[in-house]
Amino acid sequence: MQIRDPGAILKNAGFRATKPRLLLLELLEKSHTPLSIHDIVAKLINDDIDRVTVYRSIEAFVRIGVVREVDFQGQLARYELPDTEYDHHHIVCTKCHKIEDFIGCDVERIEKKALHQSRSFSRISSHSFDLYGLCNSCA
Amino acid sequence: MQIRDPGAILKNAGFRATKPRLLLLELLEKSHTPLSIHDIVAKLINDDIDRVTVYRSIEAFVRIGVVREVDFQGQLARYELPDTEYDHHHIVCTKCHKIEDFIGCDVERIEKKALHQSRSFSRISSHSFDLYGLCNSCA
DNA sequence: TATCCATTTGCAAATATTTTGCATTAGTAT
DNA sequence: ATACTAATGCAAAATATTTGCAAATGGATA
Repeated sequence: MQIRDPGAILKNAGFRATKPRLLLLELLEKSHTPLSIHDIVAKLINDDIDRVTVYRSIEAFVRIGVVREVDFQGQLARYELPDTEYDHHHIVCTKCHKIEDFIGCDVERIEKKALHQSRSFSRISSHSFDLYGLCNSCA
Repeated sequence: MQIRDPGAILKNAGFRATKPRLLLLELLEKSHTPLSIHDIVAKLINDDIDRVTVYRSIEAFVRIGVVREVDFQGQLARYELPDTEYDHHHIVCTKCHKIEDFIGCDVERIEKKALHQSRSFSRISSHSFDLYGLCNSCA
């Protein structure tokens, strides 16, 4: 897995390398699962980063694609850094909310099928795919 | 497309056939796209159905699977009746939020792949799959 | 049909989440 | 070092969701 440098990400995206944004990207970089705003605020509160700053930074990051938003059923939105190599997705436990990754969702194939059926779309820019079930501990 | 009878749905699920719940299911039955709580409340306000009733009914319906929750990026949750025949999913315009359906997401195949990779899950109970892009009008 | 009981509802209020306005701070280019 | 603008923090507003509780009502039973 490639390590992404928060400073470089910000610079490339045309953002300033501020302390809040650097810390936010470092947090996402280190996390093994996508984090909710709540999670992020809880971590960054120690560094005196304001909740509003988190909202605004995430919004900006998602808008230009530096961060990916993930929406699980019945939960608040979560955020993670986009894949550099393999396009990964998530299996989520409907009871304990444990999250595990998997790769290989066969998008190209399905995009093609979908576009073939579509009257209003000619190009797909992104996708989401999530699996739900009880994890072995909860089952 | 099979027509589903709200009264029967409620009875089968062990719920009472109350006016608010019948109207809510009729609304979803007639809608061509998944509806947000906001959408639903806006419609049912004419029948003096309270916002809280909508929240509670939807919660109960989703919990037992009578209604399916759909979560698009950057939007509030939406709700629709589950498929009776083909498992359909959505293509969403990232600009105007237009929603179109497509079928054929090849779940079985991908579930198999995912479970093979998984250490913590042995069975998948549901999935979500959404495509995003600019619709022809917005592009 | 009348009665009973548990579910469901509506209203009020609490809580949680997200957005906005604005003055101040602080990157970064020159 | 200076200047310019993006970005931040704080307060407050706006939205969205949940909770408590008394009253209403569906539907089973007598």
